[in-house]
Amino acid sequence: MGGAGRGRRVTIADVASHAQVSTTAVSKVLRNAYGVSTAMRERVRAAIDELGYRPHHAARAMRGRTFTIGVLLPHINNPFFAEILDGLMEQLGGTDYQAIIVQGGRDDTSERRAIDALVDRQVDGILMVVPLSSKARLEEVAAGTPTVVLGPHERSALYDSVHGDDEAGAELAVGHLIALGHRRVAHLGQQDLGHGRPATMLHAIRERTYRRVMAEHGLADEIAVAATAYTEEGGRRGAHELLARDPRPTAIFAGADLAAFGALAALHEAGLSVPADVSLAGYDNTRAAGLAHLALTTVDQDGTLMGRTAARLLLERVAGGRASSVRFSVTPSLVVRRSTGPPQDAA
Amino acid sequence: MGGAGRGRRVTIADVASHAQVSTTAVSKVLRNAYGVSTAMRERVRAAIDELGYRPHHAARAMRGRTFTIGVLLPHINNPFFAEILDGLMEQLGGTDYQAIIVQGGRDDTSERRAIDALVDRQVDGILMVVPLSSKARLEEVAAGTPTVVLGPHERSALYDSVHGDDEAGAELAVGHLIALGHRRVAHLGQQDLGHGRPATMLHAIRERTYRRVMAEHGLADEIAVAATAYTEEGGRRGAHELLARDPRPTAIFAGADLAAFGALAALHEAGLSVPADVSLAGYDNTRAAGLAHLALTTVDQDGTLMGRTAARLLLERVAGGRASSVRFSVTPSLVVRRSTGPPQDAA
DNA sequence: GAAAAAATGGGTAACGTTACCCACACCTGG
DNA sequence: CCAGGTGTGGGTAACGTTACCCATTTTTTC
Repeated sequence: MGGAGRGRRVTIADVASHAQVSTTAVSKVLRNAYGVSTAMRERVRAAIDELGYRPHHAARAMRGRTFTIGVLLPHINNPFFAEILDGLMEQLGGTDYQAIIVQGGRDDTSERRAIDALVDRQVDGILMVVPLSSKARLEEVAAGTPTVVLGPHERSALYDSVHGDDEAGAELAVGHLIALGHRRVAHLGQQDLGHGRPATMLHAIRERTYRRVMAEHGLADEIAVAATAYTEEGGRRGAHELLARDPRPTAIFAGADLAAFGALAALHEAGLSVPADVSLAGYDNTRAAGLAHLALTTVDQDGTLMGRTAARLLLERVAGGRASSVRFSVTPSLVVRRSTGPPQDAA
Repeated sequence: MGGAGRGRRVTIADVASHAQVSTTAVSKVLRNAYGVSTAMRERVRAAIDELGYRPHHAARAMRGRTFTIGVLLPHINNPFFAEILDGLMEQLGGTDYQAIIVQGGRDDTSERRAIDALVDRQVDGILMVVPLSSKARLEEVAAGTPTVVLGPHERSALYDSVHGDDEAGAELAVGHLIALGHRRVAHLGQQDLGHGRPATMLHAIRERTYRRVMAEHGLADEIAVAATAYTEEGGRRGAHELLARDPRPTAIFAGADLAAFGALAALHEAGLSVPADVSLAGYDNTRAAGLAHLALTTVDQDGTLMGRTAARLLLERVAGGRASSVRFSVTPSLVVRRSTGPPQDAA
């Protein structure tokens, strides 16, 4: 019951003398190490409670584990990241591990700083969510710290990957729009920001798949892409750009729900109604997309599952030092709501 | 340029021998301490770069500063928190401090665990965003670690407070609705979760002010409150509850934009249009509220400013050990958009 | 020109914990 | 009864850094 605040902190030595044992004994009890009798264990436990001892994190870190999982998020504004985190927290719930989050930011310089911060703090494992850094950089980190990467479609021998099947997801969305009769289907994408590996980034895959599916349906000439950002403002700007075309698209596939919400605003500003004038599909099936007044058709991928899986893989890596790396892919599904419909003039 | 990965890590001793100086000298250079000539400083700097030395965080923490600011967020799903964090990051940008975020969760047990995690990691300062814990608990933490609390309206001698003037904000919103001619104005609030100090929590103040303003306009009999949560789902559930009343309210004041979005869904589900059938006002002026298709009337409070200020106060506390505590209040303003209008039947 | 002050550099003992070893005492089996 | 195990406990040297002190040299002041 020791109060916080000033005063010298309670150390293992205090506990030891209070329990009439050695510091080694206390350390052993704390670590559940071999070589302690039940009697001693109880005596030490009692002393710990009585003195309100708490292990000194930094001192522990100097010798071994920190019981900390570091999570790198690009930015906390995206509600899909919240779902991922929910899954992670759920999985970490029963363990002694604590998650700490750092924000990577928009460029890879600031992301590097954030990752370094985690490495410097000797986290036992790192989960990188949609990182911008190059694969080489990620492997550099993974060589020193157990790492799981969520987002990019890469297989690396050094870290595990968790990602949605973005190719399948994008195909579902674009295919759905084309099946409805749309020909001028445009895409809201994300501009490349990092200097790393554009081809494996999820936004690149969604865009590439969009292009492929369009071409496969003989609509190569109708391809129109605005590459801004997966944010509300990015989607709004991009949609305005797309709507300025003549003839304007009759459907828009946004690479993320957040961008789709921005597109909704742009459509409203342009005096167009959804889906009568323009159909709109998103990606992620965020909570807001399901709300009745928006009713956004979108691609669902189980963010909680992704977070849970990432955490599980990370814990395995931390504990066992798994030999081979794992790649986990989540199959997406299409959720059709009221933001998509047949085109007005199927000219 | 030292690569990461295996191998013994580069220590201050390696740098020292490489630069032909003592470890003390290197330490002094690293800390910008007194007693180093320019020549020596440069020699050490060169050695540091050449060997790719990085300070060992844990070893530092054992002796002094960690250059870490801990941020406690209830959950990362609320976009307003993202704004606060933007302000904080901006203010921290130029400094050597790194922010790490932990999620507090919905109950004060899990919040306690999260706070303990920060304290155990010896962060130099803590920013608690809308904490659930009791004031006594906060002061216990603040006694040991410089602390700034964002949200609750409390003055404590031990920590600084930053908050919006929720009373003024709620008065603006409710007053606006009443001025439009509404009489049956309902409120979407948040249920008390912690066991601490309900009266000073911002949601309690918003609700209390709603009740007061209603009463002041002779509308005490029309008071209707649904206390759920400041989330989309909470707002949706609460709004359904309110709309089930007979006669139903003609206006709803939601304590947070997130809840207002949920209310929009509920209104849509009930076949009611906004603002023709029911007017709706929110709080926070999140980015989404400004989007054209939502056009939510809401109370604007500068979240970035709050984050910046909180960070500034915290840095002051960390550096100087300010004697007195500060309370900073941000004045809100009303942003009228298209979700509010006069009632149809001003019976 | 001597005394005092300032500037510069280094030695070393912590900080709290754990891993590795060693020292017993007690038990087993031949 | 002794050799070898096994169970139980403690001593102690790290881990990498910094704060405090002391020892020089250089500069300033009277």
